[in-house]
Amino acid sequence: MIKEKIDKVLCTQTEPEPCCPIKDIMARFGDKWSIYTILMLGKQEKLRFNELKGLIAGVSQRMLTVTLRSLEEDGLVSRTVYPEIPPRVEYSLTPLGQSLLLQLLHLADWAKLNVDQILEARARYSRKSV
Amino acid sequence: MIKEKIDKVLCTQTEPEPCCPIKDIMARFGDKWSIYTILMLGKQEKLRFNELKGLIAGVSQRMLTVTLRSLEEDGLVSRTVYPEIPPRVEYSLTPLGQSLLLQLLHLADWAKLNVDQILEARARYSRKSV
DNA sequence: TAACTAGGTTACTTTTGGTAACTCAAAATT
DNA sequence: AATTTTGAGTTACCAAAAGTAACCTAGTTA
Repeated sequence: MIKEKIDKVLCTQTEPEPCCPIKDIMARFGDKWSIYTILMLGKQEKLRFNELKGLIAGVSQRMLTVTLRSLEEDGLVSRTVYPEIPPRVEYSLTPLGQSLLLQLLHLADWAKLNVDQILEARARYSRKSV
Repeated sequence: MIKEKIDKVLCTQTEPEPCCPIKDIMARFGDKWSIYTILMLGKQEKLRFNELKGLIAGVSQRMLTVTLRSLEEDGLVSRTVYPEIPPRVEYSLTPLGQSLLLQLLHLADWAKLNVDQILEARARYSRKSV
């Protein structure tokens, strides 16, 4: 049953603290660029900073840096600096990051499958509130 | 192959605009409370506002309202108001929301399975940068 | 000598999220 | 009769996160 599955996977406020680290991990997805960055890193074994920036439409240099550092911190992305001038830095998914990528692809599949329904719902909603 | 799958599911900056709505849908997950709210709504067919607030540790009244409205807008959550005093409002997942829940559970499973690895990676990272 | 390069960082502004107080109208309490 | 309580919010105000633009580095090229 789904309800039990949810209970197994997460924990609720009923427990005091230090509650569940899952919530903490799930917060990884609660930012603007992490998911998309991981999906793009799935496209090639290695990507340089500016290649990645080109693939992720709309991301700023600063936010890409911030996002990549925090993914690196969580062990999802590895960062290799070549001490050259101008610098060369290559990013790639770790095995852990690759395993996450598979899950995120399911999510992206779902989005593609249901995009029309969602856009319709949005249109209905905006008509209703006029 | 995974690389082709990513290309099929998303589109990149190379195309000018109106690019892909998937990116727009995926942005649904790029906020702080949506994923967690949907997971909690999976625990019961119907949940009242304050029940939900009790299940989602740390969410403020305002952010829960904002989050629920935007999920309603996307057709993932339905909202039923009973015209009583004091008011009673019940929230539940739509079929679309339920289908999304299944994907999010995979994500939560992944988080649970890998939480130790991630915490270790974080510890390594913080030692490195000392 | 100046401009270019890749991968950033810094300072500043805007947007998003958090906190606390307030609202509404009827029923329950004093 | 006046006050408090109730659930589901809203409003005003403040803090944190994200966006923008300018700057940095040091070797190579024009």
